[in-house]
Amino acid sequence: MKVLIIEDDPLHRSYLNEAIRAALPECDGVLEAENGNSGERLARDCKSAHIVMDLQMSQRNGIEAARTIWKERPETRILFWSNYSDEAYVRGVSRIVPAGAVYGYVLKSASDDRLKLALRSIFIESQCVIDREVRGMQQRSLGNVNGFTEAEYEILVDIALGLTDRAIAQRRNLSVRSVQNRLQQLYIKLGVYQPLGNQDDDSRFNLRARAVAVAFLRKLLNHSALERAETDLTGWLARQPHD
Amino acid sequence: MKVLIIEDDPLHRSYLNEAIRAALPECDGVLEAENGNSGERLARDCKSAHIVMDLQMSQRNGIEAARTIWKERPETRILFWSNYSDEAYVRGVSRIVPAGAVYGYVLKSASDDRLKLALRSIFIESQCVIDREVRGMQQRSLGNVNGFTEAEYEILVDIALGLTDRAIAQRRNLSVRSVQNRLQQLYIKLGVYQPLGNQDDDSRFNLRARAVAVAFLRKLLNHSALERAETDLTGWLARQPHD
DNA sequence: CGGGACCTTGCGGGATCCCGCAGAAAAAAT
DNA sequence: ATTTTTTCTGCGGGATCCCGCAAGGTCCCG
Repeated sequence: MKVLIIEDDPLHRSYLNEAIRAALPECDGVLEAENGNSGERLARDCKSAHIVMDLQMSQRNGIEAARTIWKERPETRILFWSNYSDEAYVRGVSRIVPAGAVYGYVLKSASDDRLKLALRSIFIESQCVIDREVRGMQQRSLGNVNGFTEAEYEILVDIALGLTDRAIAQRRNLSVRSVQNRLQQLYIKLGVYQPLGNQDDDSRFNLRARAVAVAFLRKLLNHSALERAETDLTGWLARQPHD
Repeated sequence: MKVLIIEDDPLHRSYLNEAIRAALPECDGVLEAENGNSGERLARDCKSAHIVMDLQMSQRNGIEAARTIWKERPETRILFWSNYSDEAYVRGVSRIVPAGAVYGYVLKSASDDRLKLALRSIFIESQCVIDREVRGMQQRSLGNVNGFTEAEYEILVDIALGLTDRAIAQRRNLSVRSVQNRLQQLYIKLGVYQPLGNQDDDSRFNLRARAVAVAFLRKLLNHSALERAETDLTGWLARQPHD
C-alpha cells in the first residue's frame, strides 16, 4: 500500500508524512507532490495509491485535481485535509465525489489523533470520515433550512462571474424572466431583499452586487470556486456560436 | 529583547519559534498568540516586543491587528509572514504602515535562510525587508503601468460591497456622474470595457459585476479585504443620519 | 378528477446603470 | 500667468435590472 500526499506547504507535508507512517505501519511508501498538477501525474503513474490532499494550492487547486483523479479511477480514496470548512469548498467536494467512493474531510485544526484515526478509517476500514464541523456545514447546506438549492447556487455563481440576465438565460436554457425569478429567490435567501415601499429608504445597495458580496463574506463563494466557475464559463463561451 | 508571534497554525508557530531562537540568540523570550485579538492584547502588555505575524487568521485578520498595534505604538517592528502576495494584502499592508516604521514582508515559501536573514535585518539592523516577489507586486501596483489609483481601488471596493452609484457618491462626496466616470476608468483598466457599437455584440457581461469578478480573480480583492471594507461600511452607515 | 404547491413565461413600468457630450473647476505643467 | 491636462458636474437617452401581476405547466396528493 502506498500513500500520495498532495500539499504545497512543506511544513504540513512533512507533518503529514510522519503522521501517515505512524498511523499506517502497513504502508510501504509515501509519495509527495507539491501541487495539483504533479499530484495528478503521480496518481496516474502509481496506480494503487491512496491520497491525502490539501484544497487550495496555488498551481492547480485541490478540487480540480481530485476531479480528474476520480474521473480516471473512481475508486481512489481521498482524504481532504484543509484549513477551512467554507461552504464553497464543502459544496465543491460533494459535487465531485463519485457514487460510493470512500473519502474524508478533516480540518487542519484537528488533533493529531483525529487525523490518524481518519487515516485508518478511510484507508483501512474503507469508511468515510467527515469532520463534525464540516458535516454540520454540509447538513445546513443541503437541508432546506437556510440552505441553497443547486439552482440558487448556480445562479449565484453566474452573477458572481458578471453575466447578464440574458446570458444566464441562454446558458441555463431559461427565459430571462425565470432567471430574474431565481435571482429574487436568491436575494431573499441571502437576506438582501428590499421589502419595497420604503419611500424614504436610501436603497443603498445594488442587489445583484450586494448578493455577491454577502456570498463572499459568508464564504458561500471563494476564490477557488470563482476560478473553477470562470474556466467553466470560458469553455462554454468557446462552444457558443459567435452570434 | 522579546519577540511576539501571532500565527494561527500551530505547525508554523513552532517553526517560527525555532527560527527566531536560532536567528536571534540575543532574544530572551518568545511569546505566542494564535489570533489577532490575543496578539493585540499581548502586544499591549509586553511593551517592547517585536512582532512576527501571519496575515489572514480566522478570528481577527493580521492587517487589522497590525493597524491597532501600530496605532498604539507606531515604532513597533512587524514582520509579516504570509502565504500569499495578493495585491489585496500588499496594498492593505502598505496602507497602514506608519511613516518611518520598520517592517518586513516575506512569503512562507521563502527559504529558512531568507527568513532568518529577514529577522536579523528588521529586528537588529532596523532595516526593512520586502520579498522580491512582493516588492514586484508593489511596484506594479503603485507604478502607473497597469496599476490602480487609490481612487480606483476605492471605488472598486465600493461596488464589490454592493453599493449603488448614489450611495457611493454620498459616501465619497462626489456627484453621481463622477462616480460613474470613475467606474468607467475602472472598467477600462480591468479590461472589461465594451468598445460599444457592437450591434450584434454578445454583451454578455454586466460590467459592474464583471469588474468585481475579475478583481477577485486577479487577487486585487480577497476575502479579508472585503471583510475590512464591510466593517468600515457598517461603521459609516451607523454614522449616517437615517434620512 | 380537482385542488394545491411550485416553477416557468410574457408584459409592463419604474429604478438603476452605462456612457457620449460639453461646460466648469481644479491641478499640473510651461 | 497662461496653457494644458485632468477631474468634476449636469443632461439626456438607451440598455439593463428589479419585480408585481397574471396566465399557463408540471407534479403530487387526497
